[in-house]
Amino acid sequence: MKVLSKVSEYGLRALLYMVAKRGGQEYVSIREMSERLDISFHFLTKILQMLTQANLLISYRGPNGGVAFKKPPEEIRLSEVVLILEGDDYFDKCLLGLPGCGDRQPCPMHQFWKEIKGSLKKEFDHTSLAEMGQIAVSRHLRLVP
Amino acid sequence: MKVLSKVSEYGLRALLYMVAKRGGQEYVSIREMSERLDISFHFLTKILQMLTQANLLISYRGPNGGVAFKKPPEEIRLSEVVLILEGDDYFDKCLLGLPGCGDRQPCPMHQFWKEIKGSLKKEFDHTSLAEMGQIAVSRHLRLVP
DNA sequence: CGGAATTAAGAGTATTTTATCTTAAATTAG
DNA sequence: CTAATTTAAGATAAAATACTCTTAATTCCG
Ligand code: SF4
Ligand code: SF4
Repeated sequence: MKVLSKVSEYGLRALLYMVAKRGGQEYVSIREMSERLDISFHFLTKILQMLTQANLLISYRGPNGGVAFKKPPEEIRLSEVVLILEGDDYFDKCLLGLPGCGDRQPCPMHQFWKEIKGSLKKEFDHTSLAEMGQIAVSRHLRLVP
Repeated sequence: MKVLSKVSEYGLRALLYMVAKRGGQEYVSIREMSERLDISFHFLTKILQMLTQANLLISYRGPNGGVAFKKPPEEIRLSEVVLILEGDDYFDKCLLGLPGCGDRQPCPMHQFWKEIKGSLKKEFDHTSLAEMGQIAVSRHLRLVP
């Protein structure tokens, strides 16, 4: 049950790294993150570019450049990140992959599926990057030595 | 938010077709299903072979052959099908795709994620193919003319 | 028996996702 | 200004997933 693509996984891990590193208000080098998190530099660059173009981050080139949060990570919701990286229809998919999921004459899964999607969305809407960034990082991303 | 691969989607749609067609106790031709459901014949064949090898279906070759349920669809749980087609670790994945999801020192998503996975599993364990097969088919799979 | 219908199995192809390489543009430090 | 550093962007490559083709095996029916 995988709900996020590599793009989102890597993007989130990088964002969490930034949170863990002095709140991400300073520019953090993409190179550094790619090395510490063991993610392909160019791939990560592209992912963070998406977030930059979506106005979630700002970037700066040249020595000591990198990316930084445009607003504090306390105010960035997980859902915001996921919608950017996975597409706007992320929370609006049919369980069986059929087009045109309607509420009229739904199959028995429909209501339940809608609820599952709803609670995921609710939780994603609820959770800020700041919140996420506490333990995850030190625990799983081999950060903070 | 896509939780099932095409393999599962197609597999389930075929199983639901079988349920809708006289309970799936008779052999149903794979060719017929592939045409009615607009799924590649050979691809569907392979998917149903997986289910046959997993002892969920039995198959019969030759004229009037096809596949049939080995036990009544009332007794087949959605989770059973999904575990066969997606792999046994289906309900045991980390949200961020990190290996070794443990309960000790989890990130703030862990508990929530565990609950989401839990309710999906519970619902999948709960739902039989027979239950699913009512409206879905006529409504979405352009069956029942 | 012999031919037609049908699933089984494996090889081969195409598409999508994931990852890398190359070059360009911006910025800074000296 | 120049050289080093760093992100931006696009082309290319590798891997995974999705799909197709070919051949074989089984069964039915005349
Ligand atoms: S009713 Fe069921 S099959 Fe139809 S679109 Fe909704 S979830 Fe999918
Ligand atoms: S604690 Fe969070 S990041 Fe770590 S394995 Fe569990 S869900 Fe994944």
